[in-house]
Amino acid sequence: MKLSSRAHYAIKTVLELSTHADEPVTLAHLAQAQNISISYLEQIFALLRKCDIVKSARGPGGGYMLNKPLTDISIASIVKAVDKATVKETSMEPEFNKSDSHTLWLSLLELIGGYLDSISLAELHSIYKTPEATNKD
Amino acid sequence: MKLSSRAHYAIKTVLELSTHADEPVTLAHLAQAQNISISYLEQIFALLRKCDIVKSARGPGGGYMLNKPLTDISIASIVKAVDKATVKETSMEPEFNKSDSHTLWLSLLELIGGYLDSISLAELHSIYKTPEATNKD
DNA sequence: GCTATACCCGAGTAATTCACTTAGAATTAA
DNA sequence: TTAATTCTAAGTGAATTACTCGGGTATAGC
Repeated sequence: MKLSSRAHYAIKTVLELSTHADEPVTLAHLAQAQNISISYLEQIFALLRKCDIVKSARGPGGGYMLNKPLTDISIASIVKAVDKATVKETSMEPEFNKSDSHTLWLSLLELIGGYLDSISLAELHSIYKTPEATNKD
Repeated sequence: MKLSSRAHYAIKTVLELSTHADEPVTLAHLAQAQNISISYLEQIFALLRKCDIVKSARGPGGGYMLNKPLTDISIASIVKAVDKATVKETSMEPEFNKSDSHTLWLSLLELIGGYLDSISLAELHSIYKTPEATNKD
């Protein structure tokens, strides 16, 4: 129950993209900002593009842009996009012979997935901008 | 963003324990019910015991029992208990020096962790018993 | 006390996943 | 054509996962 490094960078770079309106931002720029390699970011953005979260423009002057408003991008969609890379859809449920345990598992995953789906990046962004509001209760 | 096999078995066996009132249930019994090895379950229960989720009785006639009512056991507490085994507390945030990204991450983890903390096993159990109620929206 | 029944514990291992890197091909503005 | 950029596939070392193995320790009943 933890978030991958890929998901981390994905969320942060998409957030960064959102501050650049409609002009393409290069991977070189994003990579420098996050202090990671371009090649690694390339992998991540390939996945984000496949899921229509970002769009790209090739050649000089090109780069990446958001493909939809921040409010339409859920955390779940980003996490799923980048996790899809290595994890199979059905996860690795260990020898499940069905019925009740299957139902149990679906319920739990739906609860969590549904919750993450309800948080848009825009919301996360606002929380992140006002850390005072970050208390529980 | 996925649940480990350990967490899976932990949740299922604790749920099973709850159906046995206050009499100790042996690992042999639980292992057979879940169709996994005793040794593996031993590992899991050692962790659950450390976190006071279950308690044990040694010797013949012994076994494991819940250490508190189901309603007092959150999903998060179980997942944390068994994940603690290999994962460090602070996770593996990759070279984080900035203040803002740290805040961002804390916010997100608190959101998710807080949500999981709010779901008790008893609730999960009832959902699992009535799959009709398991729709989103 | 012996013995069987249970929990307890630490080490080991094969397979998988993670976090990256390397190498190069395809596209396009100038 | 050249340089800037996205794209793609494959490789790698370290860590993690999902287990097993081989013992030890407490305790009930004889």
